[in-house]
Amino acid sequence: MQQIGFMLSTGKFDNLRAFYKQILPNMTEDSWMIIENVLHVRTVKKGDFVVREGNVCDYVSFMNYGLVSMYYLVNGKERIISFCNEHNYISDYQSFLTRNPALTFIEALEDTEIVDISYADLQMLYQKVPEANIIGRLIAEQVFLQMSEGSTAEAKETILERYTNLINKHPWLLQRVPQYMIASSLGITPEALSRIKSRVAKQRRVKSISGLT
Amino acid sequence: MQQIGFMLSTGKFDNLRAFYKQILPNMTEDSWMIIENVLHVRTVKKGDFVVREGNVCDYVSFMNYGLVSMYYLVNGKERIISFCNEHNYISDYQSFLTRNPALTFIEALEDTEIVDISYADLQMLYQKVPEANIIGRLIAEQVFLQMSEGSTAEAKETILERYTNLINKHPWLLQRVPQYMIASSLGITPEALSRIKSRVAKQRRVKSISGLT
DNA sequence: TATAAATCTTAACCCAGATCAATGAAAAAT
DNA sequence: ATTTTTCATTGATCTGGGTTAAGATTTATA
Repeated sequence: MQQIGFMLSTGKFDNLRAFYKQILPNMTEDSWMIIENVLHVRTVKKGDFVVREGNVCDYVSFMNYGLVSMYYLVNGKERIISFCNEHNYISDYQSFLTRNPALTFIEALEDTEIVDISYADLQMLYQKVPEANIIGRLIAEQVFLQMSEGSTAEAKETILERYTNLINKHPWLLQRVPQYMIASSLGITPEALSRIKSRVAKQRRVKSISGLT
Repeated sequence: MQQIGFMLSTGKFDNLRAFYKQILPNMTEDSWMIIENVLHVRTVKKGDFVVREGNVCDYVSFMNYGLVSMYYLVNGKERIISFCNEHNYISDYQSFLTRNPALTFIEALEDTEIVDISYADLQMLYQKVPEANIIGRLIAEQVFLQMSEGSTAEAKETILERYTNLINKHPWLLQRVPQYMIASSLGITPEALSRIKSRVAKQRRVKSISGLT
């Protein structure tokens, strides 16, 4: 029976703990224990869902490993909002905060392991662990900044710029995600992305022939 | 001289205080006094700026009265992100949090009065006033939800739907903001919005002639 | 009230990306 | 190794909104 205790401390929470220690270097061991007690590990097989449209998203989840996409379904078609890989938070935070049904799907693109904290437990932590409010604030700020960067890019950059920036910033996307999903995350069809890329390739060829490179 | 003290308590902070009391019914008078000491009132004339692109946004501001628009400048043209009127928070929160230069302008569309709290003072409050972390968290959450609603609408609704929803939700916009700004906030030109509206009007006429209404 | 300035509407033309369809290439499954 | 399935590319055509430009209407100001 004690073995369960040992199993729980085999490191499933290590990533998250490191994350918190970085934010709050002087969080007490007591506080951490209270937090650890409400954490739950969940594994999600490739193709399964972390969140489904229509259900209230009851968790904020820390990605231990794996990869997920978050998307809307618009006229039966996926419109990807973002990808999320290991060591980041994932949640339909809008649904989580408002307690309204999620408008998104969060789907595992690879076998994925996450650490859940439920809405109720988080509210409890806000009451019992003073540091939790700081963590909650920082999560909200971080989630805001992520979304904010997305809209800034959408407003100020051309699709080509957004594509190259995306790839430069997250080179692993090319290895782990098919191009049609990247297109979707840019808000265009795979055909359009293909054409944009070939246009660039053509221009480069012309330039180098005319000796401009 | 004491009169200044009296002048400061003529109610410039009443709106904000009510706002906080609503969030934290049992905040102590002491905590409030510490907060009140770092608040500063600022008036902004119509046409002047609360935030300019290129400057770090150093304040989160509560709108006492007035109306502002927040926008990007893209190829010399305004792309409005949002409007904000009395009794809401306004800030380039991205710049505020990251301490990077703002990418936006926040411009007063009417004579406006705001209550500023500076970044440094807010960090101080996070240290000294426990409740401040809750307020900070709730502000971050609220700002996130606002932006989040915006992107959801952009992804899931047609422009016409977004227009009618916008007007239904904020009817005062029609009175206080020219249509070309509303168009900009929908991401289209004034010409396009005009066309869309006349298309709808025409369809309605056809329907009522053929007796469908 | 008259005049100027700002705003809204309408029309003609253009273009980036959508849609539909066909072909190839690559990966997975058998 | 061979057959499927999935994914990427390319072409043809369509379309919503952009652009430009001209009036019309409203609002502001003398």
